[in-house]
Amino acid sequence: MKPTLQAVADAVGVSRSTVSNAYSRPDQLSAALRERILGAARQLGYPGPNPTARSLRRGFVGSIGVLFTSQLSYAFTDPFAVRFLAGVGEAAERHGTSMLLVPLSRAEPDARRAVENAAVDGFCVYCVADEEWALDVIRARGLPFVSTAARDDAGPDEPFVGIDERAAARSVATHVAGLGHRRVALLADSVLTDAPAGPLTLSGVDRVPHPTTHGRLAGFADAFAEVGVGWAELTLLNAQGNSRQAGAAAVAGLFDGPTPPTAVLAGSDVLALGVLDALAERPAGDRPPVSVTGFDDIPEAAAAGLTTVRQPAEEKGRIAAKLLLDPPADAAAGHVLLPTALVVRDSTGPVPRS
Amino acid sequence: MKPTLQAVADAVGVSRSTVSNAYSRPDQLSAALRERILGAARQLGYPGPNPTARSLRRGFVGSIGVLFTSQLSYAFTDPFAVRFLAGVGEAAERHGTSMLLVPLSRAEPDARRAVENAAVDGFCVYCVADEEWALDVIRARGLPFVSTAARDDAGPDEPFVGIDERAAARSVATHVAGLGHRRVALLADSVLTDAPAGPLTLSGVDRVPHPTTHGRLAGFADAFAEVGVGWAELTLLNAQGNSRQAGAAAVAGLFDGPTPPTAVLAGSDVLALGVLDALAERPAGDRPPVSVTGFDDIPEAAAAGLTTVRQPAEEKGRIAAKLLLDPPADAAAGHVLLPTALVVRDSTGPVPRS
DNA sequence: GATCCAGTCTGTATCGATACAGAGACTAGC
DNA sequence: GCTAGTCTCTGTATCGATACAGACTGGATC
Repeated sequence: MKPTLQAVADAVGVSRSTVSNAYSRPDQLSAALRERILGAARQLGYPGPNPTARSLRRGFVGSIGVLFTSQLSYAFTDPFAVRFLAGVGEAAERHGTSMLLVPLSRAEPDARRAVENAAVDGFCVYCVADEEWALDVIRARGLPFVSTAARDDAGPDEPFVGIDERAAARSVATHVAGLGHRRVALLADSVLTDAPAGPLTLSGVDRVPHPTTHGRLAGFADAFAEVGVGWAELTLLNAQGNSRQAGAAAVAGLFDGPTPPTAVLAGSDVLALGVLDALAERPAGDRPPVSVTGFDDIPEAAAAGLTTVRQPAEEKGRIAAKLLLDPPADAAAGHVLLPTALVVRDSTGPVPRS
Repeated sequence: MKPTLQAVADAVGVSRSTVSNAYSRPDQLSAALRERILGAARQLGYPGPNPTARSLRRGFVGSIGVLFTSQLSYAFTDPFAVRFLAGVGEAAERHGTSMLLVPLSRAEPDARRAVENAAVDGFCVYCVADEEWALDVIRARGLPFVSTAARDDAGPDEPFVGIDERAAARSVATHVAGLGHRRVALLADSVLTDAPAGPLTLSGVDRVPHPTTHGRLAGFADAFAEVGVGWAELTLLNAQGNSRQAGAAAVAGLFDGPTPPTAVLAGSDVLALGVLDALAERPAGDRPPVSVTGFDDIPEAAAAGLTTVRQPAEEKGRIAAKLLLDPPADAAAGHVLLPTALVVRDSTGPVPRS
């Protein structure tokens, strides 16, 4: 069938090793013989060393995996994720490495197999929630990884690139609190696993399992605690998924009660845009002046005039990949905290006096 | 170091084969023994069969490659490409397959190696221009592939999913011609390899090497030929890359001559949006009423009111992946032509009377 | 009691390459 | 003329698994 390296060796009358060298270590044989070998290979239609066999023998693959919590298709729907991927891709490309996108479907056994079977040299773990098992699999495989979501049990020497979620969230919440808002709703994706969309009661923010969500909600709460608004007085809203639709669905009916919130702080821009969508759908006369904030500063946020927190998306990906591809000798250098910035736009304003 | 399958076998006191079966063919051994083996494996920290070794022996990898003409990072910059990828990802995910994004950097030797070394079972070839060598490598490797750009030498039995570029382009151009436009510029990415940005003279549309670009430009030309405007009377503009910036740069100075075009037909939405950007940047008094059209109908096109041709992006990716993952028995079914639709919005209007 | 069979498990060959030690040939140097 | 040192090339062991044919066991069948 397909010719192997052996076939080429036989055709030229040299050993397998020499043909291998012709491809992988040109300095190990004379230029003339090398030409003769490559010529014969071309003639036989030999496509070069089989990547799988080569990987097995060499011990590395030449590609890195990117792990997503949610479906693969989701990765391309969230603009922040896309920009992160672009960053990873850029660094990988510069390094001559491919990237394998590993879907983590809902069914754990399947997802587990996907991580176990991924032919990669390491993983960029984008936003793994309580899927601690995935990290266990990666560790068991002995593969390096870089995570982008702070986790409670993450050692300081575990490669990480991300932001101080709590402080960043606090900054935008402080802005909102400073505008006078006291009746406030916090909106996030998957506050609890499998919770329904809409209001949710939780004894404390520490009950939130997902570390990123926890950090952001805690930051929001910090700022309001400072102006005397306790956790129990805040309305907590759950969204089922990270999308505009989910954001809109989560605030359904929220503004129809007697004392509706005057501000909604969302854990991501897409959710916040969903809230704006929901507001825009109401008849013009019945549109409460709600302040809305997001998180990430995706391109659409600027167009929508959304107040948000900017975090460097491409750079996050770029650095994550770089940490993976050539790890710094100094372990501390493997822990990168990126800067964030509060971006104030039109979607927030002083609390109405009524 | 890392335990191998052999180590587990030794620990339990069974043969390698049996351990292998415990993972891959549970029906081949008793449930009790299987539990014992998996238990021992857990205890030893054995992460399951090595994916590379397994791939080598089994003869397939469990992932498909996606090939881009341009940089990997570009793939994430073009919304159409992102949606295509989302479609591929969705189908791959459903099939339990990962997707490998293969960068095709500028330097051909590197790019070639990337294709040769990609550990995949097949390729989705997205938009390969004159990089015929890539297809040669894929064929030499004996891997199946699906292409999305019509190529001249494509046999009818070569798996393909795409649109009738020429007819689709013609439809939008007919619309513009119907509005009375006769002084028209055609704008496309990489009309010729390495051409500078801006006006370009070409003896005929058949000189355009990139098949997609050729198809679209030819379609544009068809429509104008029908109303008596020949190829030589059309202004041809080259863009260096497929981005808003490239689109804006390509029309620099275009509207400052004595008889500027009244319409610009672009080969993609991003280029068209770039043209709109360039127009918006001019002082309000000096803004010629130019009709602009795009191609693809990306989400941003709707927001910008851009007249364009819609082609189903996700579906293109989904079908491409499906053709690759379970090829139809009937070769003719491997040639899919997707529908397109002219979408008229505000960016086109009747030619000004002045 | 011989035959057959299903259910389990083992052994050997194999997938397609690379690493590494070492064998010959050939030039240099003294 | 003999020892070193370079260049080339070869041979064998190995990477870590799976496929497949066959061996063994214990019961059902006639």
